[in-house]
Amino acid sequence: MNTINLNYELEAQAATCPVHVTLDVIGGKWKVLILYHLCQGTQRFNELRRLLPDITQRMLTLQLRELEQAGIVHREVYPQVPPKVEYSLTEFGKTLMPVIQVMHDWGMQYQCECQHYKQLAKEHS
Amino acid sequence: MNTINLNYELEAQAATCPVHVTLDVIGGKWKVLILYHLCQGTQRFNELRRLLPDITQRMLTLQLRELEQAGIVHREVYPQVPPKVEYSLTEFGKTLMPVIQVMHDWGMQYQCECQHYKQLAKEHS
DNA sequence: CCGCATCCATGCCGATACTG
DNA sequence: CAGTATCGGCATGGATGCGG
Repeated sequence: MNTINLNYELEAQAATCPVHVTLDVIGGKWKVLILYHLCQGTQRFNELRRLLPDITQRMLTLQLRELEQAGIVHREVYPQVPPKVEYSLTEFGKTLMPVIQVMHDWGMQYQCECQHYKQLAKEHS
Repeated sequence: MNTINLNYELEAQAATCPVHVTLDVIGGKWKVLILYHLCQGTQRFNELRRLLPDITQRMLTLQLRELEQAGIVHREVYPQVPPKVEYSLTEFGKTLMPVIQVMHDWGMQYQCECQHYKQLAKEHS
């Protein structure tokens, strides 16, 4: 996927589907949550760890790297001891804020419904 | 995760984080793409397969089940030969349409930037 | 034909320990 | 403090078979 593919028109349509483009950037398991916290401003590595209690150090590193490569996140290393690394949204990354905002708003509004259905699912299992 | 947890205030905060609630519902690898196509209207199982060339039959089944349990998708079985099953958004599921819409719009607008950064990443590897 | 279930391979993700 | 290394489990994917 996502490789140049001249032969398959159908797959090309899927590759350029706008939703697919967005998912490629924020589709990881943790990326939206990381971005949500970076929307509040610059954060250090361990601040993000504290904000995301369930993420492992390894995954946080990996997901931040991917966001960095996608041009969404800026990584600022301060050459000092103890080391200090700060993460922030790039200008391009800030264009994602409406997306995060909408997801935040929906979760806020429909939290109860979600829990209701989750409860039903549990009972049926 | 997502179990009732009276002891850990920090995790409770994470569990009720609105973004987290949304991700619980649409967080699968394929759910957003499925919902995007269901936004266009009712679809039969194999129509969805055609719209999502890269998904396996198995995964489509599983993800549709999860969306059904979450109250997002309605599954209508017609008892006839050949069999026919239609999937559509429930009223609750339709509340997600703005979320999908925003992701669609962002992908549309920033497709070029994304490909640019992807290209850079490829060269550096 | 259409939808679903089962078996199995693979690669992603998590837990833990270790390094500069 | 901010990573890296290694190993193991689980989600994902492919192939195949089943029932209507």
